[in-house]
Amino acid sequence: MIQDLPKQYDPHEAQKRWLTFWLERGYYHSDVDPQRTPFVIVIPPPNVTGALHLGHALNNTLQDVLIRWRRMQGYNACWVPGTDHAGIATQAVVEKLILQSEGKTRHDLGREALIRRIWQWKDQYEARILSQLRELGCSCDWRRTRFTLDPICSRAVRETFFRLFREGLIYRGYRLVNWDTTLQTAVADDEIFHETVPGHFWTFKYPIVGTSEYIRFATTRPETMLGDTAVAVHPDDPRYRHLIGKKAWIPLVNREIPIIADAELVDPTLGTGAVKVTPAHDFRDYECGLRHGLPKINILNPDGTINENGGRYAGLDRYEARRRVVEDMQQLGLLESVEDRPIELAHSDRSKTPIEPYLSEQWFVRMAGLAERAILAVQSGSIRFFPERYARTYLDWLSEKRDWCISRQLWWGHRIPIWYTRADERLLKQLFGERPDVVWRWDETHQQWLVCTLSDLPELGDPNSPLQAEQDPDVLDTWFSSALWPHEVFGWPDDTPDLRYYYPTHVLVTSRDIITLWVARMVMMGLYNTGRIPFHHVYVHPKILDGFGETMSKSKGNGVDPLDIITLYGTDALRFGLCQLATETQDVRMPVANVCPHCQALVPQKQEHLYLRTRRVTCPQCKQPFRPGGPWPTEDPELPTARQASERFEIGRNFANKLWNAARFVLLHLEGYAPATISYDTLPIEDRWILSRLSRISEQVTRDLEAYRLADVARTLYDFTWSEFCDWYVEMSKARLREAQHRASAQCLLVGVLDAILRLIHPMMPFVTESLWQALNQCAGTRGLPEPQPARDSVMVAPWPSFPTHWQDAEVEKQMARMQELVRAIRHLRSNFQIPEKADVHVTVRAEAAVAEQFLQLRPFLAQLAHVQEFYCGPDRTRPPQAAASVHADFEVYLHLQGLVDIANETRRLQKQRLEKERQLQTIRAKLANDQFLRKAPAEVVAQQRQLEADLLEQIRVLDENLQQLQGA
RNA sequence: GGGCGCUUAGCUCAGCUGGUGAGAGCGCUACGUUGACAUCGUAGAGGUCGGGGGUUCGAGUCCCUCAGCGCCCA
Repeated sequence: MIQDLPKQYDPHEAQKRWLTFWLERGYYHSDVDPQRTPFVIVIPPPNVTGALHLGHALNNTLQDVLIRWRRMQGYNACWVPGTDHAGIATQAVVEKLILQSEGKTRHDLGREALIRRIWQWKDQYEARILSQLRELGCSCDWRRTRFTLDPICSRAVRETFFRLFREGLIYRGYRLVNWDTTLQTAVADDEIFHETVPGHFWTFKYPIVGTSEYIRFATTRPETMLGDTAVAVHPDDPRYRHLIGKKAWIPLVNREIPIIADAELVDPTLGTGAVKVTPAHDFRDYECGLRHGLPKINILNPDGTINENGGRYAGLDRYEARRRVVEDMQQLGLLESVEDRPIELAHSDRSKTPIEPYLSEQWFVRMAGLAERAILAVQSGSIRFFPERYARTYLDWLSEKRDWCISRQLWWGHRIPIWYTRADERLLKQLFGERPDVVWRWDETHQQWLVCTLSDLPELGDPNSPLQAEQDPDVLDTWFSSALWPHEVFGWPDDTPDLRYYYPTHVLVTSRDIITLWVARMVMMGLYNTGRIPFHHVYVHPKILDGFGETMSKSKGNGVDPLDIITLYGTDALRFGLCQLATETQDVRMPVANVCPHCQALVPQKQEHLYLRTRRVTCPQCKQPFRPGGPWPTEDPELPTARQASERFEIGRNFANKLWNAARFVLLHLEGYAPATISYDTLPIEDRWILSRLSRISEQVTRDLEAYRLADVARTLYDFTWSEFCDWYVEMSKARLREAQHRASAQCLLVGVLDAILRLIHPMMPFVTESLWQALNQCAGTRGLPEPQPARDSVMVAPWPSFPTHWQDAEVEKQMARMQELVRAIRHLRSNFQIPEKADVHVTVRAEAAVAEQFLQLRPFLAQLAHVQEFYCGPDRTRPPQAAASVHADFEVYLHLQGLVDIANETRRLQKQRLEKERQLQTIRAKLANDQFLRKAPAEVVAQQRQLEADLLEQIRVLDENLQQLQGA
């Protein structure tokens, strides 16, 4: 029976229907099956901080394309989904929410209560994220869904920490960190941003001990003078050379500090040429302090007030202390000048307040050995990056081997499994002596034992125990647990069947900003824990920027919600559009538009709309006002807020619709369809052409998928479907479908090629292809090329197409190209003489016998494609009396004009053509006149040019002939 | 400061190992709606491939340099 498809593809109906269908059939699920080869991806777990944005949509679409493709290839495809607890980000979001809505801090709530609230948040957003992934069509194995704080993950984290600690790879030490005084935690480098704020630049001087001299220096943070432990000058600076080794005196804290020579820290051409050194509160000074063995004096409390090291300034807020220090120095006559100056200040991304470099005690992982193995894995080629150049980012970072700070002063996360006790070691031995799951180490600095265990032991938590142990309050860096992701999701540390079968995974798909943070750490920890790499390939895809080249972010208001795109254009359109963006370049611009809530018009977003700077925009189409999209805290009672979108997704929507209608055409012409094996040798040229193209592009697409060139895949499939299958093959089939003797084979070919197209496009556009697959199943359940087969229940599990390579026939493609050239020439002439589309025309073509023979076979198609009624073609044909001409390499075409010809117009046209041929001839002759070219260029290139010259000469001769005849007319 | 990358049509981007005329989508112009599709068709306009220099018989493609932009690391 014939399917009655609507004229337009309705993405939303398809999405609802097939999501359920696929899930019910269990196609997403994978079980261990030694008979089959697995293909495995673990998702880069999205943060539970918030909902997914367009960048996630890109990342996950690409993964799904790969997974669906490999599944169709017959691999046992397994994509493990999950989410990440994102310690600091999530805690910060929830803390902020609680502060705003209830006016309470985390200290008011307490650890237990805060964590409970964060779990609630996590539940909500995890559900949201997973449902977004489902909406995107991601064929994840949902039964394997993990969360990085799950018991299974916690156990892996605990085991890893325990092993590292036992082997001495984890230690505790001091380090300068980015301190957020508001949240009272260290924040990572990537969690800070720099902003220029108005500040001051003070010049002070310190007296030199035992002389009447002073040394002048400048600073933007005078309060740090309280922690100065040296003044540095350049060793070659004649102004100060005599002072090196002498002492300067800090009156504020009555301390003498050395004057040192440091060529790295000091640039003698800047300022006074002398620099105060505060190792505990400045990153560059810290390095300098290490070089010179300077003491590090911490002057801050965690909340940003001055501590006891600040003497009489103790207890003051750092800004108040700054004011007082300046005042006091001025009183002492040691302030020389103040100027206003804009200052680049680091801010915490979490609290938006200025961060302070702060010396604090942290836990570290020793990188040397771990990094070395991870470097080798890439250098040896066991792990490959796509594109290759990103390997360098990875290697450069790892080769620094900087120890990894893993502690975070937070409550949300994996608690550091270390207990402190001052009990006698005999007690530890007595309690745990024989146990393999407990280790302890002496902490010289604090004169205590550090006890690490594999599980929480009652002795450690019991306040009445003689151990009097106390657990470290901090939690682990989120990346510490993410680093275990590829093996922990399969049950490590147990040697599970899953782990043995699915690990190592095949490819990790991510964006470049995460290569050092995460990819490198996964490799290190994967190797450390399992002895094996976590994945073979790392596919690095671009980042999506807005139309102004800025990173999309919620706070800016230029982030597009994938669900908005899905609502507006459909999921397939979103996915196809995203695949198109996945080129090898670094960034992709995506101009954002506001969708007018009144008339749905797309109104381009402007820079002044960002950061909530514009409250009201008038739609240029319907003239009604609305509020542009952005992170507005509340609804506006008067103005509706626009959703955001980008017209770049129209192409995917249109493509889905084109495919839909091509299929609709095929389905409407299946009356009497009977599957049959094609016999290639007897097929007409148009069939051999489409099969040649199909074989070629299938191969191409497969190769590009293997090389992670997804934008190329999208383009190849788009062009083939639209410009070859629809524009030519389907059009040509119309004539054949009307003729009884050709109809059956035309049907088989149409169905067969469509079937292949659906399978090839399915990984990118799963919904529309499934809809059409099912429709095809109803009226052509047995189909395929070259041998019809019963179709599978779903395109998702249909085999990936691959066709005989002998179908690829350059000669056939060339003939077809010539035929297309003829059709275009006729259309061009028609359009030029403004002949109505449906008016029939007569055409004469002169071409050599073989070409003429081919053209004559195609006569029925000329009627279809160019409304040609009478077609005269042969080697001896001549220009008809009244005609428009077009001259080509292999043929001349004449459109009969029966008295309609405008001699002046036609002369102009032909002269223009002649001029163009003449121009081409000139460039070719210039080459052929150059004997360097004749001597050095390859023979076939020279021959090609000679042939071209001859062709052009002939074409010009024909044009001249035509022009002469026009003169005579 | 070190590294990676980008600059091609009004916009967003392709152009792999250098070989005739430079490509796509959107936008623009003209024409066209009973038989797959106006989310469409046909035809067309539009580019000194960021500037300069070099290598080569030949450069959008390779090298150097300058300018602008983005990102990563310090």
